[in-house]
Amino acid sequence: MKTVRTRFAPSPTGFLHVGGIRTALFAWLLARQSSGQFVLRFEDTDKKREVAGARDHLIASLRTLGLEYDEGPDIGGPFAPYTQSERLEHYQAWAQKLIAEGRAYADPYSADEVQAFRDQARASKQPFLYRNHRPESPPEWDGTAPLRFKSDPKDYAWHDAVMGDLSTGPEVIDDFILIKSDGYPTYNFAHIIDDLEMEITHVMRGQEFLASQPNYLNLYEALEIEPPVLVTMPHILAENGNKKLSKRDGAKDVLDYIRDGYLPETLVNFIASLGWNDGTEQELFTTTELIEKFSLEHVQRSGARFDEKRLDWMNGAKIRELPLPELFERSTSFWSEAGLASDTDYRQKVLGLVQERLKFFAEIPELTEFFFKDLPVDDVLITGNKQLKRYSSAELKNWLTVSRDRLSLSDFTTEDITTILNELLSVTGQKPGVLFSLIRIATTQSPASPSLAETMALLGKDRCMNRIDQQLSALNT
RNA sequence: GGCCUCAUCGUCUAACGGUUAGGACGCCAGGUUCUCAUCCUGGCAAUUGGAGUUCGAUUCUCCAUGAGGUCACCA
Repeated sequence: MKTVRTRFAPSPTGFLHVGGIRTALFAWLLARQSSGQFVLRFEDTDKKREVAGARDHLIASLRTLGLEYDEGPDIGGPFAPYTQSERLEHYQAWAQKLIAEGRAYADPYSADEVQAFRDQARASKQPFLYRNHRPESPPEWDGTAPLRFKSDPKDYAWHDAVMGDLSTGPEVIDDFILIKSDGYPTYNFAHIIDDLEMEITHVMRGQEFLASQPNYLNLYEALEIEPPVLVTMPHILAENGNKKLSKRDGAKDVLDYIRDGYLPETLVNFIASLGWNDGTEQELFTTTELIEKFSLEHVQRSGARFDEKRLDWMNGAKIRELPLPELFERSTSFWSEAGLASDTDYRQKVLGLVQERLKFFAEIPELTEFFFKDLPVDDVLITGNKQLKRYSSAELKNWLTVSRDRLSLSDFTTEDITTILNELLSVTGQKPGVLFSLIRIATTQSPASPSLAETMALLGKDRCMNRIDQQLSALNT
């Protein structure tokens, strides 16, 4: 069997969203699981649509997610160059072959004339077929007019690794453009030549190409080449509505998720699970497991919707699985200024306390603020607390004073604080919901925190006592 | 409009003719002597509709409906 060679072939027209990444991911998984090669190729034949910086951005996106390619525009390879605009002579050569065989001809019409044909078809509610207007004796092609494929309309029945057995009639076959009047090939032509020359074995792409597949089959025949394995992926749908996920509808750049502190392995797992499963009830996969278990047979034929809630859950689950030192290492760029100014060891301990409540790293500053700076006393925390609001300031002050006195004798280990807090419950005769809430608010000025004893132990005695004093004076008024 | 594809809880999905239609996310309720979270337990919730084939259809066939794609000198 031939070595599996897959490719990801984006056009440098913008960032990569989850839909694009999934095509890349599945191609990458297929190559990796069979020790094949994964190729990156830039399809830059439409210079009008090209966006500056898009190439670097695309490369950064793949690298960040760990989708390393074996051959590509920036690293070369045996079939270089991997950028279509640098391969024009290849398309020219194959075009000449088609012309010589009478399978390609110059388009004699102006753009306006073709548009008129199109409008006419549309007006009579017919699909537009250029070949209905195929010129009888087209002029010789001099490169200034578009070069069209002279198709051979017929039935097709073929197999798609995901979509199964497909078939169409001759009415979908048309004389599409091979080379535009600007000298660049169209995608329809260029990708076939490149996939052939680069020895690509599996062509994976989105469902939007399904309708043109019969035309590609017709061209393969004219070129007398064996088509690769065809793999058509369903679309990923936007969160609301049924439209395919697109940049216009607010699809996010995958790097935005990284910037928000989602782990690359979460994105990989999540995107893989959109339209693929291994047939078991497993939900969380390491990337290694994905490579091992991925199979085209288990790819869905229907579109899947992107659900950020599920993404949050998955990322939280993966964050919890990470050993603390690694988690710390990977979250370094997400701390607040005050956090970064603090002692490394202390910061890591703080992270340990919030690890289980973190969904993505961008939440770190908000969740950890009170560990690094003294927040001003906020009366609303008490007046708005359903446990505390019914008590008078005097009562609260009394309990807090008792607590302060007792805590001042503590060595402030977690164990000792726990013991003392429990003692204080009986001393004050209060439920934990009341007393602990009071002490939590006094020591953190936050509505929520990790467990009280651990939080206080980490904050340290001086800080806690000072903060309790501050709260006490605020309760005076 | 022609052609193509798709169709299970709100969402991601399992069940390759026989299950009380399973799991996960989310949501709700309870538990873990405190909040938030974690963890645990329980609950709500689906086979688009109609014919057919079959002893038996989520599963096979046909029709309808709905959704998506495509009909570019864009990919």
